[in-house]
Amino acid sequence: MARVGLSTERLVRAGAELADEVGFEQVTVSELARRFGVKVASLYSHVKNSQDLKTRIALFALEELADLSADAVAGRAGKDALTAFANVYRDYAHAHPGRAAAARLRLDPETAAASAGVRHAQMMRAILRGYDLPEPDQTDAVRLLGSTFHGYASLEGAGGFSHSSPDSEESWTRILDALDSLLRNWPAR
Amino acid sequence: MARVGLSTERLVRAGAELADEVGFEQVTVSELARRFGVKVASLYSHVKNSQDLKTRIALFALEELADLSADAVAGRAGKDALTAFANVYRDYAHAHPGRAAAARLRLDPETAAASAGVRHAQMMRAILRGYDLPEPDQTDAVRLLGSTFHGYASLEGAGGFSHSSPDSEESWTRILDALDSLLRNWPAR
DNA sequence: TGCATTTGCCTAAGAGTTTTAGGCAAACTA
DNA sequence: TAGTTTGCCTAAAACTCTTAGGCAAATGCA
Repeated sequence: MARVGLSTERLVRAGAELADEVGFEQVTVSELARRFGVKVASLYSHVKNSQDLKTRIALFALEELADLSADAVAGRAGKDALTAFANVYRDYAHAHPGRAAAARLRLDPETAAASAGVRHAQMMRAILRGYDLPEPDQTDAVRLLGSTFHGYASLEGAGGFSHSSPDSEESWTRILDALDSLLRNWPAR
Repeated sequence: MARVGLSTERLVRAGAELADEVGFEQVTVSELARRFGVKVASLYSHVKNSQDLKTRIALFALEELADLSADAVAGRAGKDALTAFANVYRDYAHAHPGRAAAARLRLDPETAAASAGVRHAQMMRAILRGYDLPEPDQTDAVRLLGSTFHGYASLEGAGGFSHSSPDSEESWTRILDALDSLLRNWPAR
């Protein structure tokens, strides 16, 4: 029988592409097998089960996103760094809606702790150094930024901001302005 | 054959409870039938299909949430109104994680336009009247608030903020302080 | 009250996804 | 070149979703 050359790696990559095409929810072991022209059972040598596949796609997306962010942020500081970071996030969600949804998958604590999610948090902390926040406030700010970027991408992906003015692009820019302003004038406890 | 007294209403309610117990993703026509001690096919007289069921649960949650918010906001203004509104959202996500997830379901545009989601937006606009923002900025602010609340509840539900200090409760309060401050000092275009 | 209609839940059945177990041949390895 | 590993296969069971058609309980009407 002709060997197709499956591997966990290739399955995850193809799964990510599939997610972008049909939505992360619709990613299925069967569909993936179909795309490789292979029987479903064959995938189970490379992936534990359906949940495992999805988790791997999520981890892949988080990694990819962290790499892009790190590149974008390098050599920048302050608002420049903030917008670069935020735009990577949003651009990624536009270019790869399925992977972005995957990156929002609920991971169990250990998996999450070992994921590139921690790099994201570290980068945000690095960006916040340009704003000079005292320690406990820094964590609050990281959470605010994470929530906002995450939430915006999610709502925008769900079509929440289409069909009304101002267009989403402009709101996004304005929101980044507002967040920058907020970080520069963070209220005292 | 004993009639159980199914109805779309009861199915949706039970579906919402099921979602809170096992997660919105795990809500299934089969499981719901099992809970009613009824054959699966019987549900199809009351609900078009699985997607229809989920959409109805989402609409139900949005409605419930809008009712709670309206109550909470009534008679309040400014920061008072803002925190009341935001807390309803977060408390709801804690008490009913499945319904909260349902409320984040992607709806098609017409369904969304007819949903209680528009009441949410209107309430946010009403709250913003206390902050005196010029018109285009108001929309930006609504989107910022929506994204942040949405994102925070989502990340918190995914366990993103557990196991690190300050605890999530405190960050939430501080974030509301910060957003209030931001709205009072909204940067000019 | 008796009859017709509607309605609620049923059985049957087909299609799709997930997962496990065991087999055969191709590809490495010595 | 023989032995081992590995990759993909077939088979089969369990589950979910969905449609079609049937019977009996509930309801409405004379």
